[in-house]
Amino acid sequence: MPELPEVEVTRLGLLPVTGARIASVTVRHHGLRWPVPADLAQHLVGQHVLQLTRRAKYILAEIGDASTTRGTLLLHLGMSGRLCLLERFFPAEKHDHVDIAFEDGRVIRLRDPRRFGAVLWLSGEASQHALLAALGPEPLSADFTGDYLYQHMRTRSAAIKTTIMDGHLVVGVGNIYASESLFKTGIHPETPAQALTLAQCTRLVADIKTTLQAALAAGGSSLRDFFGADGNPGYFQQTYAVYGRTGDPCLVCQQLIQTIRLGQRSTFFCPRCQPRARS
DNA sequence: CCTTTGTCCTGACTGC
DNA sequence: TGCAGTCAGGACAAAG
Repeated sequence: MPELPEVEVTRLGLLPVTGARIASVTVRHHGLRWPVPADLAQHLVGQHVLQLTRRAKYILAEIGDASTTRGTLLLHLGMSGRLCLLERFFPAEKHDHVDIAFEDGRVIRLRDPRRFGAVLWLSGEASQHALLAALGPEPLSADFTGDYLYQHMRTRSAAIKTTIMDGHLVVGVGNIYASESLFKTGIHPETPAQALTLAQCTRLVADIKTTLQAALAAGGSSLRDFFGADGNPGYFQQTYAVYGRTGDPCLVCQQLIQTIRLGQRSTFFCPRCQPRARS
């Protein structure tokens, strides 16, 4: 389940292909979240990877030659996707849907059993594409502040947990880190967003940043393990304070962790550390 | 049958 | 009244 830190570490793992020239593209299964463009190879073959960036959970590869940008390859891992950087070609296995092979023999391979990932070609300015244009600020950027969150919470009656997962407000806070951040701040996940004080918003923003940054640091430091010798990324060996710990004692107060469903998503919290706001 | 993921879409509702 | 913002729920795909 790649969240923002895993996506960013995946991007770091792919960075060595920057500048490399694409020799061939193989699409074994076009049926991802959206159809993989039939003419993908025409756009990519013979071109270079100019730059690898990330916006929200999208990995963006700027494609072109020395003088011109031709467009952007957009990659999303969905819920089960992995991008491997193989040093040489290996036979594809069951859920290996897309290969991008380079002239030096390396291969970027997308494996995605549940096929909810995406491979798209964006011509023109990538940031103007419909998928990217309406996104909120990056959670780790200076634009994401307590003031910003507070201002946008004032009109919202929905639960704070579903609200901070809204990509139009702030990107990259998925189900796991939403629960983890709210635990850290000590806010009950069902608290109406508009009930948060400025002080609470300021602390929540700080806790979202430190939670994501800690995961990023853990993943970055284990990049070699995350991207194994075969170029195969594993999952972070992350331990969470509340996520997935239903019925286990809270690490702070020993109270048993509870689960509720919020917006059709499992939500974990400590009833003592995250008391329901009294009205 | 249940669950899991992030994102989009629809239709209904709210408040300025 | 009109409209943008908001919200709840469903859809998607596949597998354990």
